[in-house]
This record gives sequence, structure tokens and C-alpha cells, in this order.
Amino acid sequence: MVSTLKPQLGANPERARSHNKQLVLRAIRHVGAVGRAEIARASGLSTQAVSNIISDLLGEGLLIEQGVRSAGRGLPVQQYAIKPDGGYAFGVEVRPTAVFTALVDLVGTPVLTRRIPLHSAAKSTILETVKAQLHCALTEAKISKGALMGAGIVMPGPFGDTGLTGTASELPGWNIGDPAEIFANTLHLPVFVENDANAAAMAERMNGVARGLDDFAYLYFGQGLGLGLVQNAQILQGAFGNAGEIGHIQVFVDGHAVELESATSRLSVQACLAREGLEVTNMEDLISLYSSANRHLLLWLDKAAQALSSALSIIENLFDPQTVILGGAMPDVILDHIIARTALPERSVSNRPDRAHPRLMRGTSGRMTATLGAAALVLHQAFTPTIAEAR
Amino acid sequence: MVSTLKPQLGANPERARSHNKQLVLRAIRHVGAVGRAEIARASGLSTQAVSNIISDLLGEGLLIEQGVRSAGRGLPVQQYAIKPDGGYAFGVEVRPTAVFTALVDLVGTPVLTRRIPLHSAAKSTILETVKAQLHCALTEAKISKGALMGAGIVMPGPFGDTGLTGTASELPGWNIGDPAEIFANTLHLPVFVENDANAAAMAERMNGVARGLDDFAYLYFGQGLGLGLVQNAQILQGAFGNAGEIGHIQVFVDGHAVELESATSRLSVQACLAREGLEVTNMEDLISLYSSANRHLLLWLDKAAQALSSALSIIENLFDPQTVILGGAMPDVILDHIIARTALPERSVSNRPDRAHPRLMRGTSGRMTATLGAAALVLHQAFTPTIAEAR
DNA sequence: GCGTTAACTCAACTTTCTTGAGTGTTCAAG
DNA sequence: CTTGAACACTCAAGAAAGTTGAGTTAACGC
Repeated sequence: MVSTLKPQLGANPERARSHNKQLVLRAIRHVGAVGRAEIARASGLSTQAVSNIISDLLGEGLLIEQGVRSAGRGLPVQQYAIKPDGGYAFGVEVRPTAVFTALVDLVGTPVLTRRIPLHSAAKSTILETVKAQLHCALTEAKISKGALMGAGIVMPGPFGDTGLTGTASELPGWNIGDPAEIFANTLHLPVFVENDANAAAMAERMNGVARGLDDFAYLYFGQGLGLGLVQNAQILQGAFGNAGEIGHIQVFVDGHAVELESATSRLSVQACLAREGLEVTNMEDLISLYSSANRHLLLWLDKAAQALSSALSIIENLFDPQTVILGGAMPDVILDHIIARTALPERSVSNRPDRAHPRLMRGTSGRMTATLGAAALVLHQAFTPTIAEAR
Repeated sequence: MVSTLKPQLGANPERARSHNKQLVLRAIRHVGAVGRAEIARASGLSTQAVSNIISDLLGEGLLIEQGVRSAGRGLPVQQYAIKPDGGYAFGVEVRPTAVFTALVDLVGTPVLTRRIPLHSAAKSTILETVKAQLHCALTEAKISKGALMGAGIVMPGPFGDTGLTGTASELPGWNIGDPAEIFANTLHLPVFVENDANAAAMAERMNGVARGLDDFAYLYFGQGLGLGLVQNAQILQGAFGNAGEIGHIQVFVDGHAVELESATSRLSVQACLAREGLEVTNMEDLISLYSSANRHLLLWLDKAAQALSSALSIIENLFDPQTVILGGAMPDVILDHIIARTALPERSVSNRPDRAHPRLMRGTSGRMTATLGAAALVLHQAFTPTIAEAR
């Protein structure tokens, strides 16, 4: 029996150190400013070990001293915080008609964002554009390539040849080869590839309403509707990287079964309004229709909320998340309206009296959500201990 | 801001060793018999380190030498394998009317199984019964308590106070306090608590059709219908331990929306046949009805397959598993029939041409599946590297 | 036969963590 | 106001575990 062993990392002093460094960074990021003793208690390491690690991190420019706090008796705590310019992450969102890029610093603050129209969706064009934009961004922000920790790429899923291939949002030519590897070879950087929903979820976890949450679901309004799943502080990818393809499951609207995406997505609202002779091309159009209480839009919103209620029941019962977040390329007012109208299923494991978070929340909205999420993938990696990471 | 830091383990030499030991055990279990060099390559450790660890494990009685294999040139490999009597795991399944127990060895072979009727479903009765049965099993199998690695407990979910509370299968009195802690204090052993579906999934992974799979879903026919989810070699538990409550989601049968569990479960088939005046109390009744091609049973099977097809679409698109396994307390013939009749959704990320496993497979069936799964929880723990385990 | 290949061992070395003693600061009780 | 307990942190010695590189043994193939 020649069964291949899945490579998994054993622990040696070097990797242990790297693991502990990320653990310390993560702890500091989590609370903003902490002392060494507290980190030691939380990590199960000795204060001495934490002290040594912090002195390392200070040397690497990833931390700054953040004043002393006198907490009751004893010597006041020397606190530390993440140094914002200690590192940068590049985020890229690839769409058929344009490439969006963002450069964010170590705490997740965007330094620069760009939208570059594509004259062709060819693979080579995309690779060249991304590469050019990366150098452009570094030059403009006066950041050395050494300070760049990696690039996150958002691409429309599903990846590989599946039963959903043929969907509108797809890019040609990416079915063969591993996109992460292709980008890594082009950019000479660590690269992380995810779909828009997963990336948006990470963005929300880094600097949004999901901050500090380790188990949540994120419904992302893009072209269609995607589901980003964070379980145990990690993105749930599935065996082939296509988990969260929620758009094509059947839900109920007015007693009929429809594909979720056909009731709840940007394409859906555009199509619905187009049938009424209303052309909607951007978010502003939607906002103005909404503020004028357009009947057709309100009708669509009701159906979307119904569909969402079905989806919510499925998500809650299958994942038992801390909360479900709604976000993406839709105006705030629209998302808020949908959330207010979505019936929270009673027969759900999430219908518990001792909840700490609402069952449905609005996340960051707007066109850049996924792009910032792409950058967040890199930051997440930097703050996640690596030993025993199976992939 | 007083934000509590989530305890997560830092790496020190001791924990690193324990991590590496489990890594080595896992590798050996995975392929059955391996040499040191191969493990070293797979784990990223030096052969020397692996050698030292193996000599430790031999001393602890967890491994045995397993002959030499000459693999081409070079010195023949000294192979090692898990020593079956190197340790034991106790599995318990608690139901309202009876407690099932199993004692399995380190490779998962059952040494002894029992069914103990309960005269009361009171918490104290259950605890006492389990404790007595544990000692009973150890005595009978002539195994010292020191060789016992832990106990796995299967209890009907959902845990805690949820919107599904009030379901038939529940046990009274367990909503307060952590069941795992309660059992651990009673049995003085490491304890792992899961629902039936998750446990059954682990059983299948240890010694069944899911052997070697790291991402799969397991649909478990119990009283109702449960979903066990294994993602990245770990059970997906959800934020509150209630992930996989698939029984209450809405699916389509003959164009109508019904709760999945009402179309596909033991209670469902019993109720359906009872309406026709047929009383079914055990699996043998079902088998004989099936072999006589009972019209009502066949009708029910068709509806069950329809419902399952909807569920399959949801599971595949949300989790993107390697395969979906059907198993539990139903006869093989029934499961096989359902599998044969279940339409595999076309619009699914799992509908890919390059599949290595069927989309729907039959797992171990029979009443003991979940009980053996309970024991498998302990074994899984023993073979899973621990550093950075977040829970 | 003899050189090549490969698994494994031995002994010295390196990294990292831990331990325990010691220092400095703050608060509270006498 | 003094004294002692509490607490964060540092220093130096020691321990645990992995790595490295040289050496040994055995099988294969020309």
C-alpha cells in the first residue's frame, strides 16, 4: 500500500519560536495593548519567554512600546502594541472588467486603493496588471518591497471544473493550475487566494463588526451571493476550496422554490428592476430608488428578505455561528432594510436566549470590501500560529 | 478595555515533543507500517528526531516493530505499526431508554460492547450506570485503568437552550453545566462529548469508508437525522457545539416544503408505516418489509430520496466535501436503496469530473455506529497533534 | 565484485524554553 | 509612616528537544 503522507509540520525550536511570535502578535492585536505577564498567562509560556519574544519583535519593528499602565498593586505594566508601519499587505480583487487593489498597513488601515479597468480578461493581462500595480503602489506609498508581507487575491469562484462552471462571473483560463502558485511566481511574494465572501469575512474579522469573533458566517453580496465561513478562527475552505457556494441552493419565496441567488443578489435586483423598465447600473441609482420608496424595489426587497430567512435557517443550523453578517457591494440602507425585514427562524440552534451578538448584523459595505479582505488574508496569516497548520 | 485573551498554547520543548509524538503516531496509523525516514520527510523533522520519538513510543508500548521491507536500494526500512493493545478507549452512547458502551483498542477494534436498559433517564442514574459499566468493562477485558486513554460520550443534541429545545430525543437535566466536565469528574478520565452524527463520522474516519479522508460529511440516521462534519481532519462543532443540526431545515418533496427530518428518519418511516397500520419496532421489521417489496415502504423511500437530494445539494455547495456518507441506525439494504434513488444535484460544486470518491457512499450501519464513534473520538485525539489547538 | 544508494546511529552543537533568585514599584494594613 | 505583600520584570544557570555531519550497515545494479 503506497499511501502518500500528507505533509504536516513537526515542531522544532525554530518553528516553535515562529509559532510563539505569531501567538504573541495575535494576543497584542486582540486587545490593543498588553503587558508581558498577561500574554504569558494566556499562552502558557513563561514571562521570560514572552519577554524575549517581544524584544525580538521590537527589533523587527513589528511592535512599539505603548506607555505604562498601573494596574493595582505591583510594578506598572509596560504595554506593547502593533506598530502600524511594521509591515504591509497588498490586496487584489480580480473581476472580469477591472482589477481593484489596496495596500494596507499592519493594523489594517488602507494606505492606498485603486481601480484599474481591464481591456481584456485574459490571464496574461491580469497577471501583468497586478504586477504593475503592485510596484506602482509600493513606489507611490514609498514602501520597500521587504516590508510587504504578502498578497491576497480575490477571484470569483468556484475553483476548478465543477457543476457550477459556466456561471456569469467567471474568468477564463484559470481552471488549470493553482492560481495561488501562478500569482506567487509572478509577484515573488507569499500569496493567498480566496473567493470574495471568504475575504470579506476576514476583513470584517480584522477591523469590522466580527472583530474578535472566531465562528461566524458572512453573506456577501457580489455579482451573486457568496457565503464566507469562519470556524475556529479559520476560513472554512472545503476539500477543493469551494465551500460556501450558497447562491445555488433552493429556498422559498412566496411558497415557491427558487435559487437563492436569483432572489438575493445584485444581478437579481438589476434584472427585477429592468423588467419594470428601470435601469440600475450603480449603487447610487439604488439608493435614490430606495429613498423615493420605489414600489418595485420594495417588492424585491421583501422577496430577498424571504429568501434570506430560508438561507439563515440553513446557515444557523448547519454551522451554529456566533452571528451571521450581511455585507458586500450593496448600499447600507438596502442591507439595513433587508436585515430589518428578514424573519429570524424560530426552529434554529441559534435561537438561544443567552446570545451575545444579534443573529443578523450588517458588516462593512461598499465596493472595496472584498479587496480589503484580500489584504486581510495576509494579515490573518501573520497573526496566526503556524505549527500544525494542516494546509 | 478588559478583553479576555483566549487561552492558546505556546510551544515549549515539552509540548513540542508531545505534538511530534502525536504526529508520528498519526503518520504510522495513516499508512499502517512505515519507516523512520519516510515519517521524517513527511513531518519536516530530522530522521534523528523521529528515531528518538519512535524509541520513546516503543518504550511506552504504543508501537511495535513490523518487519523490515527492502524498498529498492539502500538499507531496508525497519517498519513500525500501532500496537493494538497499547491503549484503549471507552465509548458511551446515552439514549433516553438505554446506554450503549464499547471498549475499543488503539487501532479501533471493539473488545467488548454492551447495551444496558435504563429504568430512568435521570442524570444521576445515567452517570452511575456509565461509571459502573466502565469498571465492569475494564474488569471483564482484564485491562488496567492506566491503559484507558479516555472516554467518548455521545448524547443527543442540541446542547444548551436553543430554538430546537423540546425535540423528542432530548434528555432532561443536561442543559445546565458542561456535560464533558460532569462526566470527566465522575469517570476521572479525559472525556469528549459529541452528538451521534459527529461521533459516527469519526468512527467512519478511523476504520470505515472515510479512512484517510479529511473533509467529508456524514448523514446519520438516528432518531432523527444528524449531520457530522469533518473539515480539515477536525470535527466542525460550531460556536456552541450545535453545528450539523440538519434535521430541521426545509427541503422539497413532491414540490412541497417539508422539514428534512419529517421525510428522512427512523421516526419518519415508523410514523409513515403506522398510518398504514404497519407497526415497525426494529430493523428486522424494516428488512422484511423491504424484502417483500412493501408498497408503502417503497413510497416512503422515494420521498426520503427526494428529500435527501435537496439536502445533498445544500451540503455539497456549503461544505465542498470529498464525499457524503450515509449511515447510522438503518439496515444496509435501506441505505443502499436510498442512495441508489437519490438524484445527485447537477448544480453543485461537487459535480466535478475528476472525483476520487463517489458523491454519496454508504457507511457503517447498525445500532452500534455512534457508540463506536464515541470511542473513536478518544482515538482521534490521541492521533492529533495538539499545539495550536484552539479549543 | 564493487560502487552507489539509502536508512539509520552516534556524538557534538544549537535553539529555545524554564526555573529560581533578585530588583523595583505600588498598594494596604498596622 | 513604616512595613510587608503583590506583582511585573530581569538575569543567569540549567534542561529539553531538535539539528548537523560523520560513520555504519545493507541491498541493488552494472
